[in-house]
Amino acid sequence: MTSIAREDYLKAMWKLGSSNIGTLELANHLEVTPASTTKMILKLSENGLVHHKPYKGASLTEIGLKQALSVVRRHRLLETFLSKTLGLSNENLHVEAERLEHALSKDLENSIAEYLDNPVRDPHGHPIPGPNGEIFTNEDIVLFDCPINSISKIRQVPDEDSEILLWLKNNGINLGEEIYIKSKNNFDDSLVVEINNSIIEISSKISKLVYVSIE
Amino acid sequence: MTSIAREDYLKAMWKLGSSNIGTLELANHLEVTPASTTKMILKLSENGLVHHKPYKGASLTEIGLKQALSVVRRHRLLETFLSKTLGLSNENLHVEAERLEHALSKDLENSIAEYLDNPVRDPHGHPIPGPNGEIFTNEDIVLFDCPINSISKIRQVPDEDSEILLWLKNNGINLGEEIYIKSKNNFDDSLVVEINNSIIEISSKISKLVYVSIE
DNA sequence: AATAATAATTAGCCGTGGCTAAACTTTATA
DNA sequence: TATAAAGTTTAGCCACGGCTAATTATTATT
Repeated sequence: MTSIAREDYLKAMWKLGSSNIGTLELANHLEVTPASTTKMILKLSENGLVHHKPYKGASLTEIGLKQALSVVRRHRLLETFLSKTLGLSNENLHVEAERLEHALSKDLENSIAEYLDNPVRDPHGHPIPGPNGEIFTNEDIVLFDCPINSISKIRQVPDEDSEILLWLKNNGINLGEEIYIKSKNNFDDSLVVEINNSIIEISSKISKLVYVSIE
Repeated sequence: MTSIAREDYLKAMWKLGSSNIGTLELANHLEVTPASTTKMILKLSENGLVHHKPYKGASLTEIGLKQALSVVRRHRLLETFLSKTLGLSNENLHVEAERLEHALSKDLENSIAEYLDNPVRDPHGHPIPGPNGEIFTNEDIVLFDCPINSISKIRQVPDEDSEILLWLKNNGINLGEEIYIKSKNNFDDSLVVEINNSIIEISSKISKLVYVSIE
């Protein structure tokens, strides 16, 4: 009754977050056709994992949410584990965890969590849900929304796109680093920031993916 | 074209070893019906992974063998990795590796191998095939075949049955241990041995699963 | 308000990998 | 050697999770 495909749908829905997820949106995210998506939504709905109003949208039920968070937990624990043991670089973690997350038993999940001292953040700074789906509400805000002239600390970087991660790394934008927002270019909403004693520009696309906290 | 099921069939065939594997034998090993097995054998045969003479039996081709050994390599590397990092006990390793082996990418396999310094044996003493399927020919012999009055060292214990593993552990039959064969009971072929300063009996079932080397 | 565009669903197909029941080979036994 | 038993294969079914093409709902636009 659980399967890789189902877990992928639940996780994707969690990522899309909204309470009215469109079929097309979900289909694009999973790189399948809308027809396949409708079919799966109906099945998940029958199983009580999602709410579905035809032609209106879908959302996770309590149970669906819990299962989605369980997948996210496995994913992020695996990233943390592989990073710590093998020293895999951030750009490669996601892809590996993506494959392994579906094959991780509850026992092994527990062993790994214990081995890592029950971490609350993964190597990209993302919160790791607890064993029962508890996830801390995030104080972090998106870099894009930071006021001019503020100093903040990098808290989360995206995990899926290895090219973006490489660019961030090459520009010294790493977790824990302090970043000073000098100005925003109105023509394209890019930011001019100072980090690590150098001044760089960050596109709005990127600045919406990086989370920071202001002390 | 590769899938979990296919990998399971190839691995099972490798384990059964013989060059004339019966459909029933394979089916029992995989806990599926003979009909399903025939079907899969036909498909694998079409893909050049197994030889098949109808009503006579099946065996792995060169390519099939290589793929089977690749699965075995992943399995045994994972067991070694989980044992080293998480300290999982021998009885639990097999089941976890069994699930993960199909989700291990070539890259991650390489990382793990490197991290472990390219080990040649897993925690049960089983040889780990190399990246291209090279596997050392085993000098170890089955405990059952050891001459009376010989002293040998435990080299391999089975990995699938956690109850057997627990029994072995409880009786001090661990890798590297010296074992002295005192006598064999003719009525049931069990062995009377001395190990760890205590004298125990080992059933033929078990003594055929434990491998030793004689110095 | 009618129509065009977009989104969502349904219908029907396909391959995979299971299953049962029936048919067919091979091997063992009387 | 004829027959029974055991092993193997075939036929036909099913659920899963994809797909395309056609249909139906909703939303935007004229």
